[in-house]
Amino acid sequence: MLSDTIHIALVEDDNEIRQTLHLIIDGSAGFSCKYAFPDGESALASIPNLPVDVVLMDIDLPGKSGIEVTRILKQQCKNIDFIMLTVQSDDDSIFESLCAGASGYLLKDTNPADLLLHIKEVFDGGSPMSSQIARRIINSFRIIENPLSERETEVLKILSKGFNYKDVANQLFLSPHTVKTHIKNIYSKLHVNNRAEAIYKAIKQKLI
Amino acid sequence: MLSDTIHIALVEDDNEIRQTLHLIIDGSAGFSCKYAFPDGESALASIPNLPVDVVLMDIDLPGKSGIEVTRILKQQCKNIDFIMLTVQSDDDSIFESLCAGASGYLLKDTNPADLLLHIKEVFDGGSPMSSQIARRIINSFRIIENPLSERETEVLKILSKGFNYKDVANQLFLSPHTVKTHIKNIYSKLHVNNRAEAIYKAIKQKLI
DNA sequence: GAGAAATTACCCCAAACGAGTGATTGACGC
DNA sequence: GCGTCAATCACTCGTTTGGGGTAATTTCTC
Repeated sequence: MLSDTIHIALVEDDNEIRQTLHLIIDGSAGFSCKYAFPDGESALASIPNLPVDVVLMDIDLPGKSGIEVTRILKQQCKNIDFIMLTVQSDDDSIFESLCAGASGYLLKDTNPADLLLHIKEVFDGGSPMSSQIARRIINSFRIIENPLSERETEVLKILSKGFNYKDVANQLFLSPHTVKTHIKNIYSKLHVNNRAEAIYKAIKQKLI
Repeated sequence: MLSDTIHIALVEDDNEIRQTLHLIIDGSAGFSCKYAFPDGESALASIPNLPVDVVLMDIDLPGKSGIEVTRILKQQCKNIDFIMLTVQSDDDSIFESLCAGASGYLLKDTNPADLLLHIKEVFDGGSPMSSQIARRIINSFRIIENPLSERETEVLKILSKGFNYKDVANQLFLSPHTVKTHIKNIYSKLHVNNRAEAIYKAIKQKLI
């Protein structure tokens, strides 16, 4: 932000943990921790106006969960990195957190040296994570079953770009009648009966 | 597959590298490497019928790229893990590979011990990766800007489920004319001129 | 080599859609 | 208090779409 010091804010409801983290971080060279919040509401109110680089956010907050708070804050503060704090490596909530905009996570029993290292790594644009979590994430990219033929997929892709079936026919060197047949088959295979839903389903299932 | 040995196949056009990898892997306890292909086409033809757990795939193959080959094979062979081989850590192609279905990647100058460790880790369901790549991936989850108003988003969501505007009007207790106006505004904000493209864009930009 | 699936092609018709134009109301900001 | 913008409602017109059929050819699969 200003110097080469990383400015950190804490959001953690447990007093002891919050104070411990505060002491560790603020007492380390290159790190500064001037802000700490016991709940999501106060964090939401203040953090957008603070000169902060990284926020350490407890996942299990009273009231709004840390995930929700992260989702809201990240939208306003795109330059802040969020690191989730969690007692155990719970794949589901970590995965959700990352989707909500977090850049990393830390187990609460991480030793101070690793903690600082981890924060630095996130600040430098990384997202250290266990290979199990990484797999979860890349799995969410995957394709399910594709009931559509190659030709049908091709047609649907062009349709999704906003072309009508005459355009599709021209692009694929087909008769518009053929394109219509393909579209009808696509609808029947996807169990939909119009273009909008077909495209919606196809994208959600990563068919196109 | 059968025992606790990990069965590996190689796809790599460089003879020297292919043979070196073959020797290293097949000569190590717990690893078996009985199949090696110099190009994507032969790999595509054979791998679906082979008892293989992990495929090491060169990214830069002659003809079909390793990414394309991976995309095709992964769809047929969901149980096989793919690890991409690359000379340097090129974020873009690694990212694409992971989207195509790869579970990890390896730099070609990785030392033998790390190589085997990495393969084992992928086989055990992990996806070790640098924190830079991990960040790239989770960034692709993010939301961009939302130019749509709440009402418009609401309308678009319903449209994407396949409803026509009369249905939308009923569901939102509006006149169909109003819905039409909203839709027109949505098109103009998204710079599209039909439903298909609107939904496509909205999903790609995570607006709905 | 039989059967299934994919691809191609055509017809009719009613319903839905997109484009154009216009108007009124109520919030919000300066 | 004036402009802007979101939200609401209204009408017309020509085009596109989706549903109903039918059917030939090629390609894949068993």
